[in-house]
Amino acid sequence: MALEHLFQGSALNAVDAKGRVSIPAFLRGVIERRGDARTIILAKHEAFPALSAYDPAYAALKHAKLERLLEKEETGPDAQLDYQQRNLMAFAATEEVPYDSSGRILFPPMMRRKGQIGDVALFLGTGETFQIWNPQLLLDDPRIPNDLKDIARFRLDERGGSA
Amino acid sequence: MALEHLFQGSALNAVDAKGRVSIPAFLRGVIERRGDARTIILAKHEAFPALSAYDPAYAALKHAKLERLLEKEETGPDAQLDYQQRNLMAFAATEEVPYDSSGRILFPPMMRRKGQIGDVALFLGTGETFQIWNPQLLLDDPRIPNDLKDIARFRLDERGGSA
DNA sequence: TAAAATCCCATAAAAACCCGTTGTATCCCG
DNA sequence: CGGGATACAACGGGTTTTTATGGGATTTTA
Repeated sequence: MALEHLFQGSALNAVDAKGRVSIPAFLRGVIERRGDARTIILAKHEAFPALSAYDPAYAALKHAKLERLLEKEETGPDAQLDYQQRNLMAFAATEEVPYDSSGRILFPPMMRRKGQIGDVALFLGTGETFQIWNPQLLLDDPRIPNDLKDIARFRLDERGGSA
Repeated sequence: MALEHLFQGSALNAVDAKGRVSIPAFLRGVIERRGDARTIILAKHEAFPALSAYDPAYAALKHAKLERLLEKEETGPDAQLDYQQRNLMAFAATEEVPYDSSGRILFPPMMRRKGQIGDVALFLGTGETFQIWNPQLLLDDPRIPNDLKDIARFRLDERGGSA
């Protein structure tokens, strides 16, 4: 299940008054090389106070994996319930949003709240998927390596100028 | 048997005095990409106090799957009976309803009662199919993951405002 | 002919679309 | 190598279109 193209790099983009954000061009490049969609799927990250994001091709792959798991396992009531729960989380608890010709999405209010995203969004490539953070929450999280926090600080300086 | 387009996302829509409901646009998009129908098929969900819904293209696929299962398995009396039962559930216990040009269906009274749907309907994408819930029943069900209940609460807040 | 379903229209909010501006990196060419 | 020209990315703002929904009016059907 190797994906050929991987998400990598970081960027800090503004969320404007209408709730729009530019998806960094280097991430869009990966999405469009993986498939022909111009769409991203957003979910709450399972471990961090941030969002997890990926493309439809990755979602389909994830789904196929779930299906195979179901067929293989004995269909006891436990396995059935587990399948139902995973399926709900994978699809009902996510939102698919298209980006326009200029590469922007309209940030869905629910996801924006779940990710506690304010007026700036920090994009971090993580290989198969990427993450979207409120940069301050990343700086405050003790589980995040310092080198990564340095990168976040650099992106903030770059933008903030002297503020 | 991979379906290309998957149902995902959530929405809470009103059921009006006439029993009409808008099928969320993002679900309609999937239905129309899967086939050229403007129709959904409703059934009682096998495990949850909710409705299961899908498009005609998926129904055909499900039927083909059942047939294959019958051919493959030894045709003992158990397998035969199982097939007959599944077949009845898949076709007799369902209702097909078209949606109009504005994307609304007239909720069939029987299904509305089976799903215990009141004046709001919570739509949940689950990949190959989607579900329709009375949001309160979802909140009350111990088998539903908390993160998903959060989403249901968000949808209720979004609509309810302060009420 | 009463009840029910379908059609038609209206509207407010939200989403999508189109335009232009700006800053930055890249290219080109003398 | 320098200086402008070029291309593209990240925005901001206005306009158009789509959605969800309400309420008649008209047609079907039992």
